Amino acid sequence: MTEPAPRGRTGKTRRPPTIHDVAAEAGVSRGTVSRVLQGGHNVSPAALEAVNAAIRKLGYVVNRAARSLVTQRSGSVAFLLTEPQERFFEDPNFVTLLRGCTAALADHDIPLILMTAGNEAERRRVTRYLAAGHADGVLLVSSHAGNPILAELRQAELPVVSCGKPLGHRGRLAYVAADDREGAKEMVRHLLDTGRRRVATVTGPQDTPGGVERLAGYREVLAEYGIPYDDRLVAEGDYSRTSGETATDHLLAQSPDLDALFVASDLMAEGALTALTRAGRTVPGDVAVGGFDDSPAALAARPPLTTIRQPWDRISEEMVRLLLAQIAGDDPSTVILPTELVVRDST
Amino acid sequence: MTEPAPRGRTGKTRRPPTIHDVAAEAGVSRGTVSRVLQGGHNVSPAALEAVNAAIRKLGYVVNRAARSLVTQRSGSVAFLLTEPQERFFEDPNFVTLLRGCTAALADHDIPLILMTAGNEAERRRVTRYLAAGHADGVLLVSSHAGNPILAELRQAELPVVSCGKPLGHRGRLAYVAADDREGAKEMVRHLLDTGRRRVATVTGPQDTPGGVERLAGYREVLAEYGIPYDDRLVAEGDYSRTSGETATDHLLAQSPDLDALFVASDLMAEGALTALTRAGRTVPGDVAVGGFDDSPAALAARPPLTTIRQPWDRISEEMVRLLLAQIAGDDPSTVILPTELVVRDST
DNA sequence: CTGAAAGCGCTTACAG
DNA sequence: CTGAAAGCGCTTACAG
Repeated sequence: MTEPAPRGRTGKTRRPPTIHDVAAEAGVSRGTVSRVLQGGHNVSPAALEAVNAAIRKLGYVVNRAARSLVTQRSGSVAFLLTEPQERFFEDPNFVTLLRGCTAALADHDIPLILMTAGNEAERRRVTRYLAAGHADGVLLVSSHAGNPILAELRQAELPVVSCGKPLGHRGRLAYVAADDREGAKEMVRHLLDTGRRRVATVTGPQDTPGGVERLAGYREVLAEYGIPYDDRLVAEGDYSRTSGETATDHLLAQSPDLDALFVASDLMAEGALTALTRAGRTVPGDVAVGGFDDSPAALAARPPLTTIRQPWDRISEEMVRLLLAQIAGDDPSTVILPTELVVRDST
Repeated sequence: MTEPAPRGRTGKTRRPPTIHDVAAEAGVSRGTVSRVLQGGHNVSPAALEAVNAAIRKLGYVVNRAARSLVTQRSGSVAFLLTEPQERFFEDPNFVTLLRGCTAALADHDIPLILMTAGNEAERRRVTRYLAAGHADGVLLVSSHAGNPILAELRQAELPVVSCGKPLGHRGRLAYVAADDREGAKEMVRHLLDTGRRRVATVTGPQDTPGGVERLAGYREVLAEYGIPYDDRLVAEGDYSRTSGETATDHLLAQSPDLDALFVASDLMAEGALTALTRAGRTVPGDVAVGGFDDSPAALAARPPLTTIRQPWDRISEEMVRLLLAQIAGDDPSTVILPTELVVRDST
């Protein structure tokens, strides 16, 4: 029952207990302790109990570096932003996603390493880091098509799960996405069903899945309702607030008779609101406005925005689940999650 | 000149080159390679050159796990949020800080591990993780006083740098902060100098440094101008948009004659704008509104907010600099950074 | 300036 | 079910 003497006296900082200390305390070999750590298979109940007691008593925590060295796994996961940082850090969706992924990984006791690769130099560093095996997998946030890092990740044979369908990438890549097209259809139907006739749209960039799919949904519903497609009712934004404002100015000039606006993101919809107000149009009186995302911006907007909710909690959970499965050896797979119409005061 | 054969053939994944491979390629010992990695001291120019060439040729990247095992350093830094996640992830300041710290650490090739400790269970896990030495230091974001994790971190003898002065903590703790008091003074002076007479304030929580200091600045300027302090012109918020709205409602009811409002954060100022508009007051016609932070919210607000800019880029740079210095053995130190008045349309 | 060798704290066949 | 032993890829005194 003697306290194990602190090993070594080099300096004031006492080293944390190792598997060796636990083994001594429990009266077993280090191999047995390790087996307990791995799940307790092939360990007698008595040994298991003794080891667990020793772990508790000593406050033992595994040394991940040592484990990594032998397992050739880092035990961590990277959260990688591949666009210029500004964009993403401004976008509330990104923050929501980061929060969800951090929480989901914490449940598995896996640290999240935050990395950005917005320019060439960053990309090189990130690739080096990841190719060296410093993360076991990558949660990828990259909306624009043709990002070269995808190929590099693939070549490093690193498990990757993308948020949103990666455009312009050949080969199988796991991803999780909301059902952009269905969401857009629901919104446009809602606009039409509440009596609007000239429904315009501000799209996202056409090299992003949200940009393409939400526009496709818009067109499909028009066809459904027998309304001819009119490209003077369509303007493209880049998901920023400002671009929503500019695009709306443009639409208003081109088609002053529009009475509804489907905007492909809440942030852009906020910009649209500004442009509409400046032009003297009331919302929803003169123009109904529907957003997309159900981000905090939707609630903060005046009036609060009718929008399409993306299930961010589930998206992050699924991303983590798919990534861990892939790390464990599963094939890459895809999950599409349903969206939901949230009606507020702007329609 | 023969290509080094890939060692082992277990599976299709070829192991990355090790220091051993580099040594063989360069015709030196592993010790010499390691010395080159450590900065090239005590290495002949010829050997240095040969090793560097071999590293380039093989694409060698150091194995951090192996290095950690011997150096007893993780080589990474934790970014720790100790408040309920929702709050921080909503706050644009937090995101700005996270972005800055990620970038500053990347310059040193140090990965940032994102951790949250919003509840008891999370705190326990984080403490275990950190106490086990899985990060060399902590960038701490915790505004409220009396957070127990501070003591735990201290006990683990982990270098810590806090964002903002930690209230209710005895003992030396490094921190970086904007000059809250001076910033507040500058804003209140600006309000007074532009002709306002009844200046109210919405403060931050009084157990946060920003809450306390910005209120102190407000009072000091009042004294400077010989204006008696009137507590019916003071209401407390919690930095959320909603609380700014509620506090402003309250002030308006209590002191309908107020003609200026100093709000201790931009997010709360947005709420104040909403309340003011609802009450039929124009901004800046009837009431001038000054915010604090110069966050994205300030620009997005209608009208765009006059505010006090916190130098987030420098704050994050300094936090990283102080932390790395502390990890290297320096004593904890403190940096206070100047703020700047940004005049827009709300005053 | 350089190499041989010990050791960091784990995991994992391999015998028993 | 268990222990002894090898080995993961580095760094760092220690001799020379």
